[in-house]
Amino acid sequence: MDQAARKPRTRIQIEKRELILEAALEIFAQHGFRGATIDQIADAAGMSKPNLLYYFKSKDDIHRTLIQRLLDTWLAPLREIDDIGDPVTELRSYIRRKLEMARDYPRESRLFANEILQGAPRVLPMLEGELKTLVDEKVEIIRGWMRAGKIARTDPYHLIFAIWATTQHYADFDVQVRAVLGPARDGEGRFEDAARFLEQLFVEGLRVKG
Amino acid sequence: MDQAARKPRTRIQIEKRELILEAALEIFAQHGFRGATIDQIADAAGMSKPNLLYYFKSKDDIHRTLIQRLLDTWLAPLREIDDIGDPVTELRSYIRRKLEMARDYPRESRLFANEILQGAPRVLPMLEGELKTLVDEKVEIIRGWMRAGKIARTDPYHLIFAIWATTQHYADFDVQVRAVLGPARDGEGRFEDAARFLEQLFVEGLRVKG
DNA sequence: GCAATTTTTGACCGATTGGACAAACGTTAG
DNA sequence: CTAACGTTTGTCCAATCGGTCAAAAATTGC
Repeated sequence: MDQAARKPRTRIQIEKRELILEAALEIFAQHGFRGATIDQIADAAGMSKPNLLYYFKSKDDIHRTLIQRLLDTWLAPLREIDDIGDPVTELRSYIRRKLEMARDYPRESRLFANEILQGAPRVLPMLEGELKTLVDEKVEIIRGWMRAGKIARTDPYHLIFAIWATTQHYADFDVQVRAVLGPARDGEGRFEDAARFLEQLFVEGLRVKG
Repeated sequence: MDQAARKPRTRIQIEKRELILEAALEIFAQHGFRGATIDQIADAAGMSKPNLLYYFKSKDDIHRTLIQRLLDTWLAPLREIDDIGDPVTELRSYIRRKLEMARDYPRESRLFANEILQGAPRVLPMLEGELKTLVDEKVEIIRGWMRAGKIARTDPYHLIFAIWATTQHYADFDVQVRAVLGPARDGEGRFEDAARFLEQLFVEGLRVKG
C-alpha cells in the first residue's frame, strides 16, 4: 500500500519517515529545494531512492512536510510574548530565545530562509494568514507597552523584523560571520558575544528618553 | 573565436554580455545557482542558449562574473566609513546607504544571500581575505569612537553584523515583510518607516550612558 | 562588392533528474 | 507452514540539464 505517505501506521513507517526528514532537512538546508536531489537525501538516510519514495510520494511532499513542521517550532517564541510580565524582560527573553534557536536549529533557519528567498512559493498563504495575524496581535501588545511609557515609541513591526533579522543572521549567514570573526572567538563565545550585544542594542535602543 | 568569453572586443560583445548579466541576475536571484537554468537566462535575455554560450563559456562563468561585480558595489558603503566625521552621523549614513542598497538593488542582495546560504562555495576566500581585512579595519575605527566616549562600548563586529542583517532583511525577506505588513504601507512609505526605525534603534542603542 | 570575421542557430549529446513499476524479500498472524 | 501484508530494490523512463558543433546568417574591413 502507498498509504504510508498519508498516515504512518507501523512502527517502521514512523521511524523511517523520521529518518528521511532528518536527512532531508540537512540536504535541503544546504542546497535549497532545486539544488537537493532525492538521491542525495536517500543516500543520507541510508536507503535507496525507490525505498524513500515508498514513504514520501515526492520530493515536494518531503519538503512540504519539513516546512510545516518547522513553522510550529519556529513561531513558538513569538507566541510566548504576552503583556503580563515586564516589557523589557519580555523582549529580552524573546531575543534570547530566537538567538538560541538560530544556534540550536540552524538548518531549520536556513530551510526557511531558502524558501523565502525563492519567493515563498509554498508558504505565502501562511505568511499572509497565520503569521500576519500572530504578528498583528503581538504588535498590539507592544503598542500597549509604548502607550504605558514602558518602552520608547517606535514602529513595532519593524522592531519585530529587526529581531528576526539580527538573530537569524547568525544561522543563515553563519559562514560569513565565521569568516569575518576568524578562527578565534569560535564556538560558545561567539554566541554569548552576540547575545550580549543584541541585548544592549535593543534594551538601550528602546529605553524611554527622560 | 571564443575569445568573447575572455575579453570583450566588439561593441556587440559588450552590449550582449551586459544584456545576459542583467537577465542572469534576475534569474539567479530568484532561483539560486542550481535552480536557475541556462535556458531560462537565455530566454530572459532574448537569445538562444548556444548564442548565450558564445558570450559566456559556462553557467558558472556567468555566476562568477555577477558575484565579482556585486562585491565591488556591495562593499562600497562600508569602505566609505572613516573617522574624520562625527561617529553618530557616520554610522547613521552608513545605515541609510545600506538600506538604500537593499531598496535599489534587491536582486544583488538576494544573489549574495543565496551564495552565502549555500556555504559560500565561490566567495569564501574573499570573505576570509578581503572582507575580513576591511571589517577589521573599520572595527578599529569604531573602537576608537568608543574609547573617545563618542558611542557606547560594545562589540563592533556584532554591531556591523546587526546593521547588515537589519538592512539586507528588507531585500532578502521582502516577500515576508510585505506579507506581514499587508497591502497598506507599501512602496516608499515602508522604506521611510524602516529607515526611521533603524536610525532610532542604532542611535539610541549606542548612546553613551550618562 | 567581396572576402574575412563575427554572430546566431538548429540539431544533437551524454549525464542527471524525479518518479514508476513489478518483482523480490521480510515479517507476522493464524 | 503459509498466506497476507509490509518493505526493499533493480530496472526502466521521459524530461530536463549543461554544453558542443558545424553550418547558416549577419556584419565588418577593404
